[in-house]
Amino acid sequence: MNRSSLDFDNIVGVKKGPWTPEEDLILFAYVQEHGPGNWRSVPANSGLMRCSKSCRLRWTNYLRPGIKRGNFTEQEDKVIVHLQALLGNRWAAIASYLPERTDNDIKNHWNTNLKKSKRPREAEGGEGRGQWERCLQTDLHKAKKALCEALAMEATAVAPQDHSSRGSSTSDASASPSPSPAAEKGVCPEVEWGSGICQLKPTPIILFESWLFDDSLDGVEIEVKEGARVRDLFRRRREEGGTLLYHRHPQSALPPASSPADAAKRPDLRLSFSSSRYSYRE
DNA sequence: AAAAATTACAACCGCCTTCAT
DNA sequence: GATGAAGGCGGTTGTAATTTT
Repeated sequence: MNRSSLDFDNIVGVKKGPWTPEEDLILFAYVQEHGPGNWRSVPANSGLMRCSKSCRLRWTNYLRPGIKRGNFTEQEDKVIVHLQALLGNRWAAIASYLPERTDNDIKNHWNTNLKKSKRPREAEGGEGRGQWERCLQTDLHKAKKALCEALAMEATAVAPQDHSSRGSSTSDASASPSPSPAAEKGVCPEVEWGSGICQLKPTPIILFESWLFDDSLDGVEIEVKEGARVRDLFRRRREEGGTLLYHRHPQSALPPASSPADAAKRPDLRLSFSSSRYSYRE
């Protein structure tokens, strides 16, 4: 057992309860200088009378840059409800889909708002959920793919568009072998493919999430139009320590527009990937 | 206006996993 | 392989703020 940490937590003089602004300043300054991690050394070196766990929690749930506070959007709610049905109470995994929200926030939001609105079938923990959990335990990649498809289907249901039927389900996804890259391209119908470059239309973020799972995108370039949220997502993913890497190409790298109409359609951003994988807690 | 109920959020606790030795 | 340290995670609790009665 972690005897020493327990002892430290019980040392007289280790402060508990709400953090003061002064403590926040000390912790923030310390992490800015030394970076997050090695929390054991934080109380000793910063002068904070807090245990290491408390410091880490305060940083990850409150002080860390990029945390979005306030009301959850309807779309965030949908993502959470869907992922909770798929993954169960794996809040850290769910939080990886909402980089601006902490797992603690999501957990609190679920327990206070979303849990009660859960459909009875889901609340009972249906067979699908059990399949998912088995899937996650046995083959994470299959689970990712099935989850990706589920998210794409959810987004399609939210904003129906004229796409061909995908005809797959979460239940059979785990049983099917990995599809070819061409088949994978169908995962996100909002991406248009052609000669090594795909174009991303203005897309609900949930669809883009499904696209992120497409490992076949290594080395592929995408072009983003009106994708401020998409850009933010990528930036955040990178800042959060993920391994999703992209390179932004200058607009000058694009061939000249052939017409004003063509110019109007030019992407705001061109991205290429050295790896489409990002860290996913396993 | 006051009390009760509800909500939102921060923080703690204990268990589990990972990693170094 | 066993052990301990450290970090991470989910469950739970405490409390302030807000809403309802």
